[in-house]
Amino acid sequence: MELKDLRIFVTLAYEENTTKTAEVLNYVQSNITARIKKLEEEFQTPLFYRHSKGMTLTPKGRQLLDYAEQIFHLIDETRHALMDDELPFGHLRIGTNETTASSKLPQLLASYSKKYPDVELSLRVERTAFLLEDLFNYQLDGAFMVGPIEHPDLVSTPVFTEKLVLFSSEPIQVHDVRDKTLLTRPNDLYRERLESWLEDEGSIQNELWSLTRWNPY
Amino acid sequence: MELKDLRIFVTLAYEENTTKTAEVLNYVQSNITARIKKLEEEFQTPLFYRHSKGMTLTPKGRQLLDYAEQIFHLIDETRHALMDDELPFGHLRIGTNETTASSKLPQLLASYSKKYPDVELSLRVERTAFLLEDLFNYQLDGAFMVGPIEHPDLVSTPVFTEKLVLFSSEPIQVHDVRDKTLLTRPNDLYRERLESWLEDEGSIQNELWSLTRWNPY
DNA sequence: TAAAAATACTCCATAGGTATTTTAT
DNA sequence: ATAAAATACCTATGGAGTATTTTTA
Repeated sequence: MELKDLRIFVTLAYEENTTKTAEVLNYVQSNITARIKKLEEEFQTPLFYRHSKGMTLTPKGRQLLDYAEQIFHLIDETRHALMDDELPFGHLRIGTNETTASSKLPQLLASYSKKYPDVELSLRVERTAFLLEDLFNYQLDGAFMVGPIEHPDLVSTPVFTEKLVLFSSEPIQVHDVRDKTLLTRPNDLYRERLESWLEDEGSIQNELWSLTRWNPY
Repeated sequence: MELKDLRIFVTLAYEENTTKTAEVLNYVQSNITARIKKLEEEFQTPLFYRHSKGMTLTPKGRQLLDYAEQIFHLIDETRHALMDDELPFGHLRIGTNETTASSKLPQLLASYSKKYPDVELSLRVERTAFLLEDLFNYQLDGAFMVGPIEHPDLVSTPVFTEKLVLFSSEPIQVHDVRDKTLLTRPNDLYRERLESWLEDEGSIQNELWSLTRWNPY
């Protein structure tokens, strides 16, 4: 069964006349007969009564019509969903660092959800390296992470700017920090920031970027 | 969009690899590419990300997959409904005479409904001539009427046998009835019965028959 | 250099068309 | 005599195949 056949079936069900159906669908009468016969063969049941005035649905035909209408309704919905992109909907998979997740993100996601209620948001909280991996594996549609991150396959946009602050248990000078042992996770972005800060010997701004896969089309 | 294309789309969505998909569906790799490209053209949106390991759904592709699964589910249901005829279901349009409607039919329909709860019964109460007309016009699937009725397009089965009784306001003899004026509707079946009864000068049995359109397949 | 998709072609199955016959009113 | 469906046969579109190239890890 193909959709073309079903379309012919539905039209014939209403027209009850192969010649008229052929006209309506820009086919030729014999093709209508052939397509319907093929359907009847496939379902192994007559779908129409043949009489001198045309063709009328059998009970099985009425059942098929019922389903066919549902199928075409679904297909219309599909077309509509994919082509008329008004309000976004569906599943959006967002990633974020733990630090970001707990600060400004909740309000942002809440207002997004309110604006686009048909988007089902899912949030994955992970360290940056894993978020990037998921982006490249198409497991995430986008992520909030500490930037800037440059990559030809990713598009990034600044979202927040945060101030990084260094706390200490006792009064300390910048040049003292240089000699302390610093324990961080490997490739920790904040450590990098701290190190470049120490180099500059000044305060720097820590920007939060939003990364989303770059769509080549 | 044809169902064949959708089938290819769904398989590729899971396999994420055109070569594997071609194997699974007994196609050739280039055909998978071509069919997907045609779908993407039709929906005017990319459905897959192309990368060195294969192909992965875009967000739009995920939406389409969602709909496609629904569509195939409906189609499975359609096939099942039309081909595996276990319990009957759907709409059954029954006709009947007024006299029959009020007597034995209610119990019969009630027990039928109980046995086949998925059949939606509709009952049309009309005189025999109209019931026959509706049967011939495919407006009824069957009718209970006073028989026997012989017609090459109809199949009839005896269901009930009733006793016809003649009431009179005063004592009367059979041969007296012959001379009375008898008022009935035109072609009234009970009048015919009475007349043939008068001919036989005996009591006759009035049989109720069930007529249903004869299915030539 | 592998393993994938894309491209450029060729082929063929079958949807669709032409012409005619059959059927029932 | 008309109006419908069915049949036999033909045509051609586009789906599917073959062989090759391109791309990226």
